[in-house]
Amino acid sequence: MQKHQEVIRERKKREKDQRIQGILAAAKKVFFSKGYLRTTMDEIAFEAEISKPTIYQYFRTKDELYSALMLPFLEEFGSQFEKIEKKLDARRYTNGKALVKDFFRAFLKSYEVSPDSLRVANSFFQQSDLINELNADSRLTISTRGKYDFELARDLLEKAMDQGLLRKMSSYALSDIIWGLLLGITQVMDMKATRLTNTDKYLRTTLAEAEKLLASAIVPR
Amino acid sequence: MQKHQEVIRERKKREKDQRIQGILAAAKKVFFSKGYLRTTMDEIAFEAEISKPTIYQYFRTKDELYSALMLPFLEEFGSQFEKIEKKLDARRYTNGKALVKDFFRAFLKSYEVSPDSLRVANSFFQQSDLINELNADSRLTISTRGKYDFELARDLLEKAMDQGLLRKMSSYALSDIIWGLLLGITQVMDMKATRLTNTDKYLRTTLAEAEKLLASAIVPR
DNA sequence: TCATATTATTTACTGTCAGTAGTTATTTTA
DNA sequence: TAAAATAACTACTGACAGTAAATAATATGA
Repeated sequence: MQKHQEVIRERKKREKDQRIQGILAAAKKVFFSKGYLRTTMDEIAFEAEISKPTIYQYFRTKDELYSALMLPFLEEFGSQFEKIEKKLDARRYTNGKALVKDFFRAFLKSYEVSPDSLRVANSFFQQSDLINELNADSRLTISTRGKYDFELARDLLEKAMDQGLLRKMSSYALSDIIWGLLLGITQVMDMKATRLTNTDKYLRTTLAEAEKLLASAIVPR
Repeated sequence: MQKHQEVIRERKKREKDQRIQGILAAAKKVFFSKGYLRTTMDEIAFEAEISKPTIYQYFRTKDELYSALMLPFLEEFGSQFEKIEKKLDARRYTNGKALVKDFFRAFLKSYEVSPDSLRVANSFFQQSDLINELNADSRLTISTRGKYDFELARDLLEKAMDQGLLRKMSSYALSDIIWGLLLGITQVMDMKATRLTNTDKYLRTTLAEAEKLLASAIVPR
């Protein structure tokens, strides 16, 4: 029976996905509470209620597991950008300020969807070792996805310049500046987080200020 | 004989310093060529031509040794800022653009003094794994120094606003934005570093562009 | 429905490395 | 020149990432 096998294969896939999700959830919990270095694979296994080698069936290394956690953020980010691009293609922006606003909003929204993913991403970039220690595959996944977001953003900016919404300049440089600004600010906030009580609100107002500054610099008068 | 002992004590201190410098030099070489995770204390010891326990006589942990490497960067940064502050106090800035330029130059110069130190600093500024694993003493040293630089920068901006060199706005927000921008951009560059050949030059031009943008946004017309 | 094949999971291990205990060598003191 | 103090070393321990080999669970097919 052809169909029966297929059904079983699908159920197996579902179960496999569930296992993976379970591992990811456990990993997230432990990594996020203890940090990368202090987290042991044994503890993640304990939290996921499975044995350690089972984790290794699904993730080749500790780093690969760690890096898998930041994919949701990158994906959310990409889909936000795709929306902006559509709006841009439909010529629905009448001025650059609105575009800049959407850009920042996209970032903030992705941050809201999974704030810890961003933090994971941050510590990832900061511990520049980690990315280098990844095996080729997962580095490719991460960097492919990251690259896609990166290029989408740059593409967006270029289009906006063509439409006269933004001042003409190197889209590469501008894109790097904006990314740097966004990532950097969240990091500075994180670093203050121990001292500060209402980080989230402060992040928001600082980002709003940054948005204003950026708009005043890149929107033609 | 009082004086004789003193001379000997001084020579001992010198020798101790030399040993420490030797360890630091070896550590720098290995850490920066292999990254934190891939570096072993045995290898540092080998490079420093001593045994491993000797390192532990001077540095309590691997992290403490690692963190000691970033102090020069923080200090260089601070001293650059102090120069700017003196210039500001002497009313030697005629416009905000020159101040912004000096600000960026200070950053770039510190980066040049020890580019890898900045990367180290990045991971420490934030409450990363590493800083939590430090013993209390060295954590205090690092974070005190970092905080000092931070506050000096904010102070600088405030003074500049008072002198009408910069537009009036929250010096806290602006300081966070600028730090975020600088740290973020270097990180974005790091991320690209694997793909890019001439990172250093690209960092420079991107920072120059960021400087222009920032100046046009915060210098009153 | 039972033997066989396949896949998932586990127990029990290995190798590496940060950090240390206890010993030996070197220098200072008196 | 013997005793005290300091500095460095050899040889270890414990923790942990990752794995080999065994076992359990599930699917297949007569």
